[in-house]
Amino acid sequence: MSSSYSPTMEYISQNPNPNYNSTYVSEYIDASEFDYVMLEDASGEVFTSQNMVSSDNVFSGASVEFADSCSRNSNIKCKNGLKENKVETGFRVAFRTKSELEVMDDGFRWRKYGKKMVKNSPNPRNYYKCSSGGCNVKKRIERDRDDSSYVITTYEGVHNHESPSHVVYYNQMPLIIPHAWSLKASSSSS
DNA sequence: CGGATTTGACCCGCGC
DNA sequence: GCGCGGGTCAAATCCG
Repeated sequence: MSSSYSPTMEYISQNPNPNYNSTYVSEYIDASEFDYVMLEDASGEVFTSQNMVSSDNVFSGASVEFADSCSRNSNIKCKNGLKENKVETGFRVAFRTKSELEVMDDGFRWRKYGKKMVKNSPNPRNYYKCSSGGCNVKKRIERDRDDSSYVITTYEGVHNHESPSHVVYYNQMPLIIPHAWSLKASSSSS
């Protein structure tokens, strides 16, 4: 037992947007702000920030095979892991994808509960909560302030249930979503 | 009619 | 203490 997390990240959900193109991370995303930043390349290569140290603000873009990295890297550093009471809800993941649609079906049902204009961006930021009762996972969606053709999605929290539609299928462009938090929730009894 | 969305108000932390 | 920026609430509204 190396750490409190033993995530296996395997979740592929459909992306309904035909214009979807995965991309690389932009420098302005401070990856140290997140517990996990993961992007998928157009070639299918996945870039993660899991082997970053907290002092490293620049995303180094470790190109590792996705499944491989998940199986062998069982200790994901959690920024909020310092506070025990925030461990389960503080897990954050950020994506940046090129998409015209902001709503990407990741298999979960989300209820929008807020919209805010952010200062340095002409685009609003939308706040979503998982619709499932008792599940307080949140996600935040906003457009890249530099290139509004990119959408930044930030997941925060740990699902305490399975995906309502346990779909694991993909069209042409699969979107990879970490599903680790459900594992964490099921084994939280320390 | 019930659940999701909208949207301004409210709240809270932080820097001055 | 106050203002600002960001996050959330909740009442009204919309929509299936």
